[in-house]
Amino acid sequence: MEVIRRNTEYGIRALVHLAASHEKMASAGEIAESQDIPIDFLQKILQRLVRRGIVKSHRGSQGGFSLAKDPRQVTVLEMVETMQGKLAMNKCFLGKDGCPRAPRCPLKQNWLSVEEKIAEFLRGITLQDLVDQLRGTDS
Amino acid sequence: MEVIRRNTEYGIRALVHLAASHEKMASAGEIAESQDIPIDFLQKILQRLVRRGIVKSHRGSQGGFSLAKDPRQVTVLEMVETMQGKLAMNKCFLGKDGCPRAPRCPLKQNWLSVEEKIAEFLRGITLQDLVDQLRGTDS
DNA sequence: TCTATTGCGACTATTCTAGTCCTGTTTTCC
DNA sequence: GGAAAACAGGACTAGAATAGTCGCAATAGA
Repeated sequence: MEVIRRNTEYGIRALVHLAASHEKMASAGEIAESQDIPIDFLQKILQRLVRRGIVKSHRGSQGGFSLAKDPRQVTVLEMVETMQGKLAMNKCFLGKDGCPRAPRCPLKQNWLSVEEKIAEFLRGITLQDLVDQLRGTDS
Repeated sequence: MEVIRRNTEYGIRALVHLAASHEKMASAGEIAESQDIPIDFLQKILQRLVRRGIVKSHRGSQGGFSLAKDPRQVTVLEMVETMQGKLAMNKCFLGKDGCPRAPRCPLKQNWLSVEEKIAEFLRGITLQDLVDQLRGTDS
């Protein structure tokens, strides 16, 4: 069973690419090639990141994408939630009324705790951390 | 995005049912009715639990299922892994060789840490705990 | 104006999940 | 022995979700 989806993986890769090429603009084509991502798919991914305000886009010839925020201010949690929405352990909490068994469900509280732990951990990692980690393996 | 699948949810419900009706045998039909689970689907779920050794089955008329282990020895982690396999944050670790980018992936270690945290937490909750929690809401 | 590039919605393909069905085997009871 | 009540297990199907593609409009620079 997998928690992180493909588009999230791609999205993070793209962000790392942008953060690493500090300030310079990169076109979707460039990112796609360097990060091994189908270009059309990447377009959609970048669009989400733009709407979320993590990335800036520039249309037209010589256009492309660049980071809209300081990479130290972008957390992995934010990236994940941008790409695949809030991650829930179980459906209990989703939908309007959730599970009708909720009041007697012995699991709900436990699932909630896990969700919080995950979120807390992912909130602690920033885009800058990822870039640094990558640089570290270069030497 | 959802982490816990339907069959896992059902499987745990079935186990709680069995643990609560201490020692007595219950047929798939009984469990299905009381727990609101499609019976044919439940059959397959119980089979997995049997193969894993968490549940004992008894064929023939008057047959049914009963717990094979002390509910204090069965953890939620075990139930989850029985139903949906080891839960991985990302594909990186699955498949034989995993992701070719692994050696330079700034995320792999982080995903691993999250996986461990989740596993540790779920390992700390037993079937007995769930039953107790359920009993608590009765009063 | 021509070209490179993003924006966006519609569409398709593939995979995964949930659920069903059918046939066989075992056991109990009459 | 035979019928009935159960589990065993594999094949199959429907539907949802994910991944990926395509086409066209809008924009900006040369």
